[in-house]
Amino acid sequence: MTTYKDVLQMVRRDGVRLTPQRLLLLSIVANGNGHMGVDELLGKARESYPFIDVSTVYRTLHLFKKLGVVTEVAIGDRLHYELTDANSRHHHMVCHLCDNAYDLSPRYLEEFSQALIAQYGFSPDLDHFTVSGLCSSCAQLGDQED
Amino acid sequence: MTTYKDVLQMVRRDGVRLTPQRLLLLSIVANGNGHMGVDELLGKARESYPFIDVSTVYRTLHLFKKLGVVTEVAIGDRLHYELTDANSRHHHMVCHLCDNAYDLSPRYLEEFSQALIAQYGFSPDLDHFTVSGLCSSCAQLGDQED
DNA sequence: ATTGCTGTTGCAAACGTTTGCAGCTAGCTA
DNA sequence: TAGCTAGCTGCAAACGTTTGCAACAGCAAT
Repeated sequence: MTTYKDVLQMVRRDGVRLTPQRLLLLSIVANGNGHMGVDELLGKARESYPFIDVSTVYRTLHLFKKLGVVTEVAIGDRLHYELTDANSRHHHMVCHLCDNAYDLSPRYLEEFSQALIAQYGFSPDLDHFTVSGLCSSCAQLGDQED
Repeated sequence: MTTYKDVLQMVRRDGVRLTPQRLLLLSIVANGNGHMGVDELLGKARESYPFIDVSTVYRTLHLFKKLGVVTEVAIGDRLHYELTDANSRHHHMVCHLCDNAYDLSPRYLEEFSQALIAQYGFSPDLDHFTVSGLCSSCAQLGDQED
């Protein structure tokens, strides 16, 4: 079980300040289950503090991402955010038809990652790795239509 | 050698029309070397036809992408476009520091792709596959600074 | 060549996201 | 506790991208 208090120490670094807005957003991300979009985050934040601005939400999410507190997931053409959980690390597969996001075990990326480093000297940023494609449900629906 | 005339037959399908704007953009993508951003495309298009609108450029690129004529590459947080070349298929590695894009042979993705299909029934869309990370040049610069 | 249908264009407005700035405040220091 | 300073906020304006719409034009049929 991870509460947002566990990551406060991650935030307060290099003069980064713990403002009420940041604590609020952190608690929303931590207590919501799964990734959330910016509008969703903003809506929930305004339930507690109606004066918060969209720009604060964006800036806070970018900060949290840089600090490793949240992980960014591209869903369709919007970015979603979820609490980074070191105990259940995973990547994402997003279906470009239904926009559902499925967890992907890091296992399948290890070999790929090693090959890139060895062949190209390129270190892939797998913490924010998302692969888009067609999920099995949508593939089945497509088969029926043809 | 691929000229834009080779793909005209790909375009004229399902009532899709060959307008001067589309031919112009196609020639620019085909004659430019490597991927180009929207503003670059728009600028070059306006050299020949100053009245073309940004929205036409976006709509045309989306159409070309759907038809498979161009391939979309995410560079930084902007999308770039290049002519799809069946003879030298490749994916992209984009460095998040210098924003350079490097070609990646499809070879390294085959195994990964097979694993996703077998384990999750998820068919990755590798035609538009881009992995971000840190390139060797930027990694070396980083080492020197520490 | 003319007509008609339908896809496409340019414009303008809307959307989601980013940025500059002046005022505010977290958190250090005494 | 009070004061200072660097970092943060809300606002408003800007940016890049998308969308609705009326006028236009490709192209197939006549």
